[in-house]
Amino acid sequence: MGRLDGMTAMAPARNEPDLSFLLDHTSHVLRTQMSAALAEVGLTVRMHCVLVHALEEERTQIQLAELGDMDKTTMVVTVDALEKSGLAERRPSATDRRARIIAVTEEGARVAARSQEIVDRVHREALGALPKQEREVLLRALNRLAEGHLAVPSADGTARRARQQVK
Amino acid sequence: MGRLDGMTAMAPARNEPDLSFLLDHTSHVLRTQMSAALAEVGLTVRMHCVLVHALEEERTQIQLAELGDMDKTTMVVTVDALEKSGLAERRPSATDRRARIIAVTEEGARVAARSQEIVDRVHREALGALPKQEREVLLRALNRLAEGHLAVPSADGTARRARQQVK
DNA sequence: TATTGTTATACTCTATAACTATA
DNA sequence: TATAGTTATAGAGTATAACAATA
Repeated sequence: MGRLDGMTAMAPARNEPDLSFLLDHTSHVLRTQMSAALAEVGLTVRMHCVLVHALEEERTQIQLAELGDMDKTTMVVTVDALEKSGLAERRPSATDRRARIIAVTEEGARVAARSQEIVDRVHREALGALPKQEREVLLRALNRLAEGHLAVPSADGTARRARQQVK
Repeated sequence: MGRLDGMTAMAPARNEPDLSFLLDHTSHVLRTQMSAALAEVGLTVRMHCVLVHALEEERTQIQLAELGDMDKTTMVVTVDALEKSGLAERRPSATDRRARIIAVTEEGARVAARSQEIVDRVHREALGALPKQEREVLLRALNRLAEGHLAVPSADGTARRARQQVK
């Protein structure tokens, strides 16, 4: 699952708070824990995300892709995996014959209930390592950042070069 | 610079604190801001990381790779870039003729001073969006997590399959 | 025999392009 | 003309393997 790559110690040996390292490290490690925990029920993070959103209401692949911040081509692969596992099915939309509704199977609903418990448990275990008051302030502060100064990604430095024509 | 991919709303619509989303989102956005800011002085995050560590004392590529949590092959590419920009040079180690010391040039030291200011500024701007007390608790809590429950990555679910023989 | 640094390359991931079928 | 979903594939990133020089 890769490395942190350079974010380790952006502010080394100077006793400056290294927010980059802290956020990258904790999110990276939490993600490995989440992936490992969800693997126990045969899900990836993406599959869990799609299952849960598809259970809420009738949604098309594009709608699910937007909710999970995935590309529509990534969604194809994810739905393929869910279908192969028998957890969801593609059904034609009643109102738009181009679109497919992702219908969660009974088995899919059972797995989703378990996977949601797993997600909550992993989060609880992480937060449980903190004093209650510290935990609440942490969540409030992260929410404030996520909604404010760290709401939207900066213009993409890694912008792709103009793509070569395929044919 | 990619997406968050499924981490968006691990705990949707349930008013559960979604630590995965918060950490992934904030670290992702901060990273885009950092990359964009460092691009102003022609550096990547990795180049900055290597420069700063190489300035502290005489270090070989392998030592710098470990400090920055990079693969040694990634370090080759990073040092190539630093050399091409005239910011660092490979020098033979006096004690081990296999190893190369990464020596920062004068220009490299100037750039590193500026890039460190940029890193600190980006961090200050992010943290500045928070009330002072909240900021301090956030850093304390993240440190506690990074040193405790979220210290080391979980066994890698994405383990590579056995590699095919090359020749 | 082990390690440093290098090159070459295989693997994974993601996104772009192009296509089909609808709208 | 535009959009939903699909397929194919380009491109970037990263890690593995093999190698030369040296320990």
